[in-house]
Amino acid sequence: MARSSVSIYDIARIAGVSTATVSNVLNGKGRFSQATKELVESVAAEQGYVASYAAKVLREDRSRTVGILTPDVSNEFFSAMVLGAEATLNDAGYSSFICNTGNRQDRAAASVRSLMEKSVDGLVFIGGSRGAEPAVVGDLPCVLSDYETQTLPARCAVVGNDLRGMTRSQAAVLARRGCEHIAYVGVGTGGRRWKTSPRYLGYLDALDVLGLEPMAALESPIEGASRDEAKAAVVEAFARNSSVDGLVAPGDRIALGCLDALLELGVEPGGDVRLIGCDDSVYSRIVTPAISSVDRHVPEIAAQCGRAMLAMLAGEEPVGQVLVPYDVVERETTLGPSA
Amino acid sequence: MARSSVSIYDIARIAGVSTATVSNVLNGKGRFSQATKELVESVAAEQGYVASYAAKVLREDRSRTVGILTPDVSNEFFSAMVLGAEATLNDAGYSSFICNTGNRQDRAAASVRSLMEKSVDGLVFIGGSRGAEPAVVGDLPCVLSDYETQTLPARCAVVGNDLRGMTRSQAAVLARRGCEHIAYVGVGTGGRRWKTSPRYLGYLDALDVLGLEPMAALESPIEGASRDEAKAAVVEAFARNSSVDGLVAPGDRIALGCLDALLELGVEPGGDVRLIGCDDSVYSRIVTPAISSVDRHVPEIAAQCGRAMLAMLAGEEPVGQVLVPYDVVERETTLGPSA
DNA sequence: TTGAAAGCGGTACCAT
DNA sequence: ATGGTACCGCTTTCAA
Repeated sequence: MARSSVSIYDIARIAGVSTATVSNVLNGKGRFSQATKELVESVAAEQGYVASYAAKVLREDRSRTVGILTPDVSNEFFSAMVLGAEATLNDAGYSSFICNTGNRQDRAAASVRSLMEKSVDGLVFIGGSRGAEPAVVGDLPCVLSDYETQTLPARCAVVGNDLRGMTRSQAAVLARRGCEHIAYVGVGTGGRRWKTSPRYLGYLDALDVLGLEPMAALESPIEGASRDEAKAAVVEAFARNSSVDGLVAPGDRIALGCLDALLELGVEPGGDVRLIGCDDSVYSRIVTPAISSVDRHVPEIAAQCGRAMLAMLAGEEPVGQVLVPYDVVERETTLGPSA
Repeated sequence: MARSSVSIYDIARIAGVSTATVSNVLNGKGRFSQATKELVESVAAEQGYVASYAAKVLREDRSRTVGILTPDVSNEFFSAMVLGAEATLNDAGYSSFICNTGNRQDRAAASVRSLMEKSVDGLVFIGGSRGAEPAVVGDLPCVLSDYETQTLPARCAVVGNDLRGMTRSQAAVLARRGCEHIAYVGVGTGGRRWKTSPRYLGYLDALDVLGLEPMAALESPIEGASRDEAKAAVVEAFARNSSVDGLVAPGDRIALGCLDALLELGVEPGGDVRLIGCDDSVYSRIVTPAISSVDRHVPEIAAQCGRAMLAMLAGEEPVGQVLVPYDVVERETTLGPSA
């Protein structure tokens, strides 16, 4: 069912040579005459021969395949990451298995197991869900990006932005534009632990430096549809305390929700209340008013993920940590509507 | 490197049973005592045993894996499709290999080949690129969605919307709102052949029924960044002929480009010129003015793709063609800014 | 330059 | 209930 039934034996038999020779010719290894080469190649083509990867993997104990785990490729940030990492890997002859974990530990664990069964040569973890992977991956090369863990896998590279620095920059921008009551919209970042997250700490850093008082951070316990949550959280927060004049959002979907809230509340984004998101997605550019954001250089992060993996795959030592620069992009929600 | 080195032989030896028994226990097949079961399971767990998929596939000649080919998962329409199809497949115990072809024939062909090497049990083609696959896939079950081909694979289901009907509906909506000079923005749909595409034909259908004259369709030879292309095409078209008062776009990115163009030209979207896109992506909802669009019921298409594949995988006859309904969603660009 | 054969890690048939 | 073993398709020594 799965595979056309013609095997290397068939080719060998029809061509009147041994399987060793067929293998050599088709892989360009070893020595063989030009005549043999042509013969074998023509027979193989004629028969529509497709080599069995399974047999190859079984024999070679390496699959030239890596697993990429991500919460959800329908999220534009993750899909761009996956696409970029995959491209880099592909160029080097590696395929990738993409797994959507839905940000759930059980699915992530199942995926890791399934990937290991498939003899993947490495694992790339992109985004969100943290779990007990290190225990199970053994010495499989791993790349982590935007991934929180307590214990790193044995052979592991970490690539991404300086998250703490990013929120620091976001808050700083708001302050520069005159905000004095800046809140962090801690929605959808993973529940209970977000108050110790690098991003939140960066926010605190900035306020500390600026001599401003941190606002009771806006927060919602639910993960998932972050846009609506964020909206609800902001609306509710303003009902409690309307002195807020700056919002730091850790992602553009959340920022979108903030914008929804501001519009609904009738306050002027970029005027009464300034707002800055993160990821610089298309969304932030096309809404009105356009949302200031942080360009994380996603293509570069993705490529670096791929490269870090390839380096380990080639037997090199893990590169350790790779920091990719980011840029603040100001638009109407910090510059004001006139911009 | 790839796999932890503990094999079924190790488990058998340590547990003091045969490999056959280990296999039976771990797969819940055959007969064995409770004691044996517990023994084997504990040894396996203890040793961190992970079965080799490669060996399994080689032996069973089926991989419980399907290949999903798509132009580009960073496109929100495709990523939603992929995600949905994958989910349905996953629930039934199938993994999927996702391949981004970049809409290029050579990459698609290479991907198909690579997938077949990997003994995938089926192939799902989502979107755009048409090629000579049917010749090479043999009797592998295939699902095609939004995929143009002349010749269908042997075992094949086609699932998606009635494309011709969709553009017909789009044009009809514009006409109902009073448009009399409706143009089809044929950008990025694949170059030379789009004038025979179902979508374009649907547009012609509608104009015919309505007794309107088809406009020289706007067109751009380049594929790719459809938004900017569309903008350029529309701007240029208006320079030539400013009587156009309705635009049918085959996708939201293109619609976005149309909107850009209208705004740049200083004509009022929804007033002077009405516009309707397709796919009902987030974009169409969050821009100002909001773009009317066609909700294609993507989650349902995706699920049907998965189900059609599963049915064939289970040995059933291909379901043939599955048509998924769609809805027109009117927003400001057809209803007018007051809406 | 070519070939014979072992072995990768499972599964399943056939004995016992 | 359990074990022995052939076999899946390929790569890779080692010999010829």
